[in-house]
Amino acid sequence: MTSKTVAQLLKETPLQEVEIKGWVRTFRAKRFIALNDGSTLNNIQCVVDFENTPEDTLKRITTGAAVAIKGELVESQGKGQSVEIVVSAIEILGDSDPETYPIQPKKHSFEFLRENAHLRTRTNTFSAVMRLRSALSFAIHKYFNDNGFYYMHTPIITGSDAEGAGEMFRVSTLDQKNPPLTEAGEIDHSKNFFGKDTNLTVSGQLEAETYAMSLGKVYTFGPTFRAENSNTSRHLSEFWMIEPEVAFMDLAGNMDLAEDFMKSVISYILEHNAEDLEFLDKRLADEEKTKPQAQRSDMSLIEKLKFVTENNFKRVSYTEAIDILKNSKPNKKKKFNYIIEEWGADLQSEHERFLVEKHFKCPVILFDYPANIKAFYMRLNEDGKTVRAMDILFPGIGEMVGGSQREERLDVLKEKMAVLNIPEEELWWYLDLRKYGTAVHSGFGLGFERLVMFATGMSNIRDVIPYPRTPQNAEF
RNA sequence: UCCUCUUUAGCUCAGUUGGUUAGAGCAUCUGACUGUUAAUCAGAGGGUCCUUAGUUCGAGCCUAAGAAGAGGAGCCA
Repeated sequence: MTSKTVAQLLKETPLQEVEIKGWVRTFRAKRFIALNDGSTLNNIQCVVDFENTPEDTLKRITTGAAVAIKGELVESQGKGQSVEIVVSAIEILGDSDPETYPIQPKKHSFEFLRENAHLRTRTNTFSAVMRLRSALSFAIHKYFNDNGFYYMHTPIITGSDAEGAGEMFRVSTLDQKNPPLTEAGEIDHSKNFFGKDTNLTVSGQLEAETYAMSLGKVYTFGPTFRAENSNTSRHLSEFWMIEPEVAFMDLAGNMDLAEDFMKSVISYILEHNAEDLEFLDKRLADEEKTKPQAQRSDMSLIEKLKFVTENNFKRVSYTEAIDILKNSKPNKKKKFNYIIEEWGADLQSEHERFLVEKHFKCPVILFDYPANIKAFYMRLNEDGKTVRAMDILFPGIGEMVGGSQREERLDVLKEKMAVLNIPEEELWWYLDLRKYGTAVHSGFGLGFERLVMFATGMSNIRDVIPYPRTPQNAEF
C-alpha cells in the first residue's frame, strides 16, 4: 500500500494497491470521481462500484468534498486517461453542500472567483497560476544563490520617507480619535510607538545599497506597499518586489544582469512547469479567440516565453527612442494622445507600447533618461543632462524592470538632494556610503506580480497574487 | 484621482416605446439511465431587478445622488 500524490500516481505502473486523499472535482454517472489534490493540474479518475456502495455515501460524493480512497491502480478502460483507481473503500472526510458550494464544474468569471479568492485555487486556472508563482519564487532564489548573491531582508516598517517612490501607508499606534498634540497643535509623533513617524516600505533599495557596499552582491525579495489610488490591472497596494544591488557594477553590467536573470527564471519554468504552462497557453488562446483579429497576439504564451529566452533584448537609448517616436506614423498623424515634440518629454504608456509591440516587437531596454524625470539617486552622466537609468519594457505588461547605476559621488548627490528639498539628516546613513569607501554600484527593481503575469498570460494583476490588496479592497 | 462601461435567479446573461404573473442556459433538487470525460433525458424549486430619493395612474426600464466591479488614463513595479 502506497500513499502518494496524484502527480506521483499518474506516473506509477498499474496493478498495485494505493490510497489517495483529495477533493472531488466532478462525480459523473454515480461512478466516476475526478479527484484532485493540488499536486498537479491533472485529476485521477476513481471508479466507484455504485451497486455495492451505500446510497448515503454516494450522495455525499459532491463537488468540493474531501475524500480518502483506497483501491487498485489499473489501466483505464475508458479514453481520456491511461490509469485509474478501482475503488475498494471510500471515506468522506469533509462534506461539501452542493446547494451552497460556489465553485461549480463550469466556467466562472475571474471577477466572481476574485470574490471567492479562498476557493479559487480549486480551479484549474488558479491552481496552475499559483504553482507557477511558487516555481518562479524558487527560480529567483536559485538564480541569485547560484550567482553568488546574498539574500537580504530589508525592513518592512521604515522611518525614512525620502525614498520618493510613491504614497506611503502610515504605521501608528496613536489613538486616532485623540492623538497627542504638540504645542503647535500638530500630531506629536514623538509619542508614537517608534518615537517618530513611520511607514510601510515602498522599496528596499536604499537599505540594499548599504549591504551591497559591504557584502558585494545582494538582493531583496519581499513585500512592498504603495498607497497610490491607482485602479488598473497592473497595480497593487501590496506587492512583492525583487531588488538586486551589486557593488562595482555599472549600468551596462546592470542591463546584462537583468536580462540574464529574466531569461534564467523563464527557462526554469519552461523546463519544470510544462503541464501548467500548456494549460495556460490553451486558456490564453481561447481567450484570444474572443477578441477582434486586430487585438490578437501573433504569439502563443509559450512562444512568447521562448522568444524571451532565445532572443536578445533590444537596447535603445532614450534619445534614440525619442527619434524613433518623433518619426513614427502615429506621431506624424497625431494618433498619439501625447505627441512627441522634443527631447525631454516623459514617455507615456502609449509610446512604450508602440516601441515594444509595434516597432521592435521584443523586450526593449531603454536607458540614459533625462535627469529631471528620474529619481535623485541615479548616476548623472558626463553630458550633465541624462542619468544612467534603465527600464525594461515587455509586450502587454509595460514596465517590468526599473533600475539604475547609483550616484556614487557625495557632492553630486548632495547637490541633487538640495535641489529636490530632500533633507540630508533623513538620509545621513545613505550619504555615509559615499563618504566611506564609495564605489560604482547598480541595481534594479522588478515587480514580481508583473513577472507572474507575463509567465502565466493572465491579464489582471489581481489574479496572480493570492489575496490582492487594492484601493477599497482588503478582503480575506 | 479622471474618463467610459457594467450591476436582473447560486453562476453567465437576455429583458422591445414605461404597462398584466420578470425569462434562458448552466448549477441545484427529484426521477430515469449507466464506462462516463463540463455525461444524457424528463420534471421541479429558486428573484430586495445594487442602494436611496424622485417623476408617473403605473418603473427592471426615465431623472438625481451614492455604492461596488471592469476597461482605459495618470502614477509606477
